[in-house]
Amino acid sequence: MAAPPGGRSTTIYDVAKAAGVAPSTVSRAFSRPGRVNAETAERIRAVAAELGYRANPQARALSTTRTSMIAVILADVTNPVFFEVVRGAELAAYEAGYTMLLAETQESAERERAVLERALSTVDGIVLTSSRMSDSAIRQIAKVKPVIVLNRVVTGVPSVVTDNLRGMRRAAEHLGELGHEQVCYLAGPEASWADGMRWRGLREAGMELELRVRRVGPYPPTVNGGVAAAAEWARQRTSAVVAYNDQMAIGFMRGVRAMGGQVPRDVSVVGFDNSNLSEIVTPALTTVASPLHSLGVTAARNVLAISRGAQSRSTEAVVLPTKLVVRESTSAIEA
Amino acid sequence: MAAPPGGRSTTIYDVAKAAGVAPSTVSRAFSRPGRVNAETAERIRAVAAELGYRANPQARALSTTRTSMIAVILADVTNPVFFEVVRGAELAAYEAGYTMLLAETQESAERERAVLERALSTVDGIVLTSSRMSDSAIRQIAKVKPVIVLNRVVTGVPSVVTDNLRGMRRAAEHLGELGHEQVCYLAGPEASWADGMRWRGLREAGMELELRVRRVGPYPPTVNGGVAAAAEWARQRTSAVVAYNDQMAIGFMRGVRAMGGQVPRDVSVVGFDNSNLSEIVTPALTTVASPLHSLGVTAARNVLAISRGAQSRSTEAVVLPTKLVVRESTSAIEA
DNA sequence: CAACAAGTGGCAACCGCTTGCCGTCCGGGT
DNA sequence: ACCCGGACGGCAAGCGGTTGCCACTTGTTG
Repeated sequence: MAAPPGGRSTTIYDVAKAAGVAPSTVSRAFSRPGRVNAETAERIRAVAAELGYRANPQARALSTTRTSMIAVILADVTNPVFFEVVRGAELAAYEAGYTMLLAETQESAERERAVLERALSTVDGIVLTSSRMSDSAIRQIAKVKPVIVLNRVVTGVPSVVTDNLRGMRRAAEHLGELGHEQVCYLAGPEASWADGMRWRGLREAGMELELRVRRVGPYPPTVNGGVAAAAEWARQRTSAVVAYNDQMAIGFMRGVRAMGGQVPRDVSVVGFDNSNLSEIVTPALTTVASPLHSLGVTAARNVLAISRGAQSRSTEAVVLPTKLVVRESTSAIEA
Repeated sequence: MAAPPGGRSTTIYDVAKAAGVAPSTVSRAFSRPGRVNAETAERIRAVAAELGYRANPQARALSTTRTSMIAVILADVTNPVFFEVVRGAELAAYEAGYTMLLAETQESAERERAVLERALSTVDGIVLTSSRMSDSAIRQIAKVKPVIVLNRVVTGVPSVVTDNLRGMRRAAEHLGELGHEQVCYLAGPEASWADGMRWRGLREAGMELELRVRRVGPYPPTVNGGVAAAAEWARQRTSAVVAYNDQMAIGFMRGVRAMGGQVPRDVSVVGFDNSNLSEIVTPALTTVASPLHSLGVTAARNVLAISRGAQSRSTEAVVLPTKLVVRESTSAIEA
């Protein structure tokens, strides 16, 4: 490839000169298929390749105000729940010719602001996976840029969520079938929309299925949170436990073991999410699988759709189905 | 904040007009501290805040050719080894006022090309965490943009790597101290630079410590790879095993258990990386901890330093120390 | 007291690409 | 032969900052 004059990289001007056409024609040859004569376009493309021309995204963005990037904001990169979400979002972005910008907020509202501030004018859309911000703050942002919230419902802002209700119902049914008559819910962060839904789902299913349901917590949605929950649970045991998420379930099992108990012999435990940890742990965790990957894909696709002007976007939440994955941490109650 | 005239967002021109100064002054007020009178600057900042002015990164990038973004390219977002790396990189980027762009290559060389192609002109620097590309291809890229390679050495391109040699030596010493006299290495991907170093480290340490060392593999660096390795290992058992990474070690343990064996009673196993899985699994995995977080931080910082013109950047690899984390998967050999 | 330097602010030319508008050329309809 | 519309290419005005250079003030200095 010919050396671009100066040290700069090749621009449409260089290509234009080399191909003997106007810069505008080069531009159109790339971004307006059909607008320019096929042969001319072909020649331009050839020259461009020859010169190693690569469009400058900044320049393009400057005039079109579209950057071909979306941002995914999450609280904690190391939280296994997000891996598949991120992967899904990246995949969808990639397929649409977009690039994904990833920012972590470290659970800090201030950092979330800072990060958003920085990304806002850089991207065409934003996926908020675990925002600490208030509904109104989110609505504010959504006014400026397309936003999709994940696993949370903010009126007026499109979102995609897990079907927590059905998921919990399945968990309850499963336990019911195994003969359990009481179940304890290990609550996650109170402020979390998902926690609210999950608890509600379990309680409602419990009513119908004649399962006595109680609740301990809230605890942090971590392994340690689960350990702590185990201690509280121990004061008034139930034969089955459903945790807010897998991490807590794992912590709970650890706690039970530390107290000399055994899962599932002494207590059946069900997690939520089906993160990569759930099958690694011993005993392998029975859990309600969140559609993590689809969550990511759908969120990314929708945010792109909006940014491309899908005005018809309903502001309704898209709810994605869960699936119960039965492993070793649950068993029938001793007769 | 006042509505920006038209639907557009506020620009320096709007601010300039409102503050009664020239656009250039507004620009300098923000990017050339000291260049403009303190009071004027203050007034401008006030007006800007009032109007909700936010600099357009694209426009800035267009003239400065600096985008304040770095790209981190990795093969697999769901590989726990990368979590801390990504987090470290993001942290370093954030602190430096940069934004991180994350792209996954799905282990596909073609996608890696595509992704790089796309990111190349968008970022100020690139961190390559697990490139499939050839050394020369990487050198090629490094000529165009600052690049840091992680856990691989490419002559002429700065890199930051784990001290595999010392790490393996520590693993060997640990096993030696426990009375083991033979150890089997479960090899990871042959093409991997890290695998080569780890194997070499173990072999060399074995020589010195009078440990008989053998090797099975290569296997994919996954849980399943580890399971497969267990089968091969079983044909000629050793009292201890060191795996290329944690995932394989976990798979190996699973394989052993499936064959009716027990860890560490029947065989001690040591992993590598200290990923988040290693303490979740049962028995908790003894492993050589890679400096995952520092790897990410250092890589990001260095790539930024280069992009800021640290010409003195030695092309020597920065090697970061490991640490042996002893858990439950290793034990003294029965006398 | 003139000459000069430092401190400030404005002007205008980019950075590279997009796009509305216009002119030319050409084939076809009448 | 004349007119008209479509296809195609060029012109030039942005998009929103940055920055070299110049001009004007002031304070300083010989």
